Amino acid sequence: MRNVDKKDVPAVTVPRLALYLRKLRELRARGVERVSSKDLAAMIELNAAQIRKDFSYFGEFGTRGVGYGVQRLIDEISHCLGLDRSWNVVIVGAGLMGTALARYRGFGEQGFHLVGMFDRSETVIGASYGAGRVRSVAELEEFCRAEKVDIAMVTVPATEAEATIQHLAAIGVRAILNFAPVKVRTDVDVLVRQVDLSSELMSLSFYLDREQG
Amino acid sequence: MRNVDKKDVPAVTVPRLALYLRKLRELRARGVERVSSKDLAAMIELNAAQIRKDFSYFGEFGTRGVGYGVQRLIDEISHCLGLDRSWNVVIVGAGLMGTALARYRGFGEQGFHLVGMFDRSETVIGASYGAGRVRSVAELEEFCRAEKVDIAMVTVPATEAEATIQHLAAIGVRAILNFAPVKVRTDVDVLVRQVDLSSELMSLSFYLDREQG
DNA sequence: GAATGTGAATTTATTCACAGCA
DNA sequence: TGCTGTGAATAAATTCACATTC
Repeated sequence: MRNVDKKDVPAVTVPRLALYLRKLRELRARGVERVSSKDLAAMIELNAAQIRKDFSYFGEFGTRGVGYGVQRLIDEISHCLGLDRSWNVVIVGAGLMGTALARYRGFGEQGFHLVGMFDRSETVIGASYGAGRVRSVAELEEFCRAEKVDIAMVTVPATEAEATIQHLAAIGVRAILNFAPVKVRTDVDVLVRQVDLSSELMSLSFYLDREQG
Repeated sequence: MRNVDKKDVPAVTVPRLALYLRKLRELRARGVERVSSKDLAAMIELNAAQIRKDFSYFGEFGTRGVGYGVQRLIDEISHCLGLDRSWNVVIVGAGLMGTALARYRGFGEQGFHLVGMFDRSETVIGASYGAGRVRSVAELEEFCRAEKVDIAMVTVPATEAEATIQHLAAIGVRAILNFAPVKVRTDVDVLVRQVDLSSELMSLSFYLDREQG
């Protein structure tokens, strides 16, 4: 193990780890106990050396001549991704997208716990979203400190996204998943990842247009 | 203009074009008529040469010593992305995510027209989603041919995603935006882009974990 | 003088190919 | 023998730096 600190892990490796993890869990569910980089590579249409190299940034997880233990690999990758703890998540913006996310069960299973939901509008504050009630954004600061919120999913309208993210950053929320189609600059150091559906559609449009001439 | 056919445009350039387009529309809305690659680069925190090189795969859109006309650039990039036409889109899966997407106005403005929405479940078929009614997936094939559907957004449960995407591909839908957390292999040649929220959260987790040690 | 467009240089990512070990 | 782990080779993407044009 040379590279145990994550300093020089290529940016492209990180989302791939999530991909490997998903496929490995699928294999485990099917009762598979052992897998080679070659097999895994075939399943997700990738180069086998790529997979081995990605692992090599973190340690040696396999056995030469044999392959990888599925459960072992799941544990190792989970650890690499910081998933052997749970993270507290809030949703800011209780519109359609926000409530859709709130009701999705999948995140909790991965260790992302939805602890609160916030909105600016009086008409939705107090409404139930399954396991809780929508709170006023005025309560955000106190709530985030008290509940040790790690991640915010921002599903407010585009016009409010910048101010919302600045606010969250100032409050001390260190990571944001932003669904508004705006790239936000922040003075404070905060991780922002963008979920940009228009941009995805445009990429499809580009390749469709190329195909059709 | 050397590279008018899109054959050798780097994959990473395409989503950046969408990003430029958004910022340029924002500038236009503010009444800005001219912009330099340096200014644009500062706004989106990118290298200016990167922007110029991205454009250079398609042609020469600027004026030396002067810069770029905002409207001209919007038109050129729209053309590059295949956005000077409209695309017909369906949503398959009328759950929370599907209906949230259906009600979002933003796509229509970009030339992506929602023409239909489908589900397997009898309990939601016939329900209204704003501009139409949910149809049975049994009608998919006929509908897609009649309405010349270009793109499907797939928001069915993970367990049904693979079969749904195979079906859409067989029917002749050439591009899919998949919200289910499964990477799908298809025999037929179809463009699939993945919107993977768990994976995004895991990436945030990775970097958060690194910060906190 | 100012900013584009682009070869060349650099950096980053992927793939090859093989030594090392079960 | 079979598959990992990894330096070396290759490919891709980014950035530099400057000739070119307004």
